[in-house]
Amino acid sequence: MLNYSVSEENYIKAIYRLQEQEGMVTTNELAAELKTKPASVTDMMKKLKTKKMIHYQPYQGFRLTTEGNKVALGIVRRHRLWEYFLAEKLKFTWDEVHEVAEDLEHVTNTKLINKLDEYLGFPRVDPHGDPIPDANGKIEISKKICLTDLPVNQLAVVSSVSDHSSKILELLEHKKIAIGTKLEIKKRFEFDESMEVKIGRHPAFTISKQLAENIFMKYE
Amino acid sequence: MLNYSVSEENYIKAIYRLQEQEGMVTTNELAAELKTKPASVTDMMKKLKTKKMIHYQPYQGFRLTTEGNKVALGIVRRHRLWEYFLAEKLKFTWDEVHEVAEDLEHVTNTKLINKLDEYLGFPRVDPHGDPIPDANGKIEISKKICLTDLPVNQLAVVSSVSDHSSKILELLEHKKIAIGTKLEIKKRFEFDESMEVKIGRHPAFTISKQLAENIFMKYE
DNA sequence: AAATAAATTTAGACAAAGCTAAAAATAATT
DNA sequence: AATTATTTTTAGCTTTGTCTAAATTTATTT
Ligand SMILES: [Mn+2]
Ligand SMILES: [Mn+2]
Ligand SMILES: [Mn+2]
Ligand SMILES: [Mn+2]
Repeated sequence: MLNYSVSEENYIKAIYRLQEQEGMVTTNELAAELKTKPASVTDMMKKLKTKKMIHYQPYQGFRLTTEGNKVALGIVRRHRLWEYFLAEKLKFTWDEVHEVAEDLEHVTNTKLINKLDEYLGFPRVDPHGDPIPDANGKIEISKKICLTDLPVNQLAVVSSVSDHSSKILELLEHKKIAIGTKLEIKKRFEFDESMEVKIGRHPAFTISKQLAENIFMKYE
Repeated sequence: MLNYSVSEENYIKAIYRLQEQEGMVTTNELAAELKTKPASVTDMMKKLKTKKMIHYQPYQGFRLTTEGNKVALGIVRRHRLWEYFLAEKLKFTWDEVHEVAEDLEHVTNTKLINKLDEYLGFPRVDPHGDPIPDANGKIEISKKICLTDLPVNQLAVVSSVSDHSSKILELLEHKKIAIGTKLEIKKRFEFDESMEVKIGRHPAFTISKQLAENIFMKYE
């Protein structure tokens, strides 16, 4: 596997993330994601195409090649392992890990990452519940369902949270919801799409639509 | 404190290291240390001068300013803390830590480094015995004496080893010498400047001049 | 089907960091 | 003191990654 610059890696990872939602990624989308300008994106897309990281025809958008996907998974692996390290070992809070991991992910020493993985006990998910690819680039894609779509009285486990800010963390901590928490919806209200949620035998409490949209569940 | 590029940091750290021996650093010396060309060094010296990192008059060599020294100590702190982490937690061998730390040292998040320091238990020296500056940039300069200069029958402790290669490590492990080992010289031979060394009550053994030159001692 | 709007690419500049080759300054020899 | 050698700097080019403004292509309206 060749070597990629920090900039190339950031582009590749961003394409990977945008691709998870829609199939094809557009110039403007990627520019927004990376807080850069569309012209810069076009330049980089030409380079990534010659390096066979992406499929790209002018004006047609782009997506990662098989090789590009492998590279992206490597970056995601490093990013999430470091996030786990920061949260678990250094006691960083949820909202602080991402920024630091954004830099650490670019240290591309395979032995370092594999030993770190081992040291951490081969964690399966990062502090936000996102899966960590293994040394071979294999990633667990578990079918997760948004809390807004969970049927009433259906017990499920919180598997990930898509917003990574301190603001959502504050709210989640207050409501005692974390990755791994088992809960069920007791009632939905049409007026504001809020819901009554129950954790174990504790009294039910309310969750807003905005909060529920960011919580993803898994059946046990 | 401002922000410096990876390249600027590597130059600053290299000047710091060369400065430890002689007072003034020259263009050619620095170029050799960084495996770059003298012309590139001159370019960077101009930049570091405008940033007030170094004192520099054309043709006169350069040395770090007080501010430059502070920045250098920050880089050295990060480098050595990561070396300690790699050796202690990830079980990297002696000769592997430097290369990886060379990259990790450029992640300049203060909270990361201070939390890492705490997590590691505020280690005082890195795996080669070199002192780790604290969060305020204070570094323990202990008077160390080369094993070639240690008086006969004078008990002392191995405090650092200047060569960081796997070859010297192999030899040191074979002779059961490590940072912290207490030993004394029983006899010196003028012919090849080799010496008989004794650790505790174990039988004495021989150390070559070349090996002794790389071992530095401290009195307890 | 034109006309207009939006998205994308191209053209041309710029800063950072490196290089080679030539010029200038300093150091070492005769 | 003059010559030669060494060191250092300057000049000019290259690559990477970014930007703005203009041109082009594609999409959307009228
Ligand atoms: Mn990044
Ligand atoms: Mn994450
Ligand atoms: Mn470095
Ligand atoms: Mn070291």
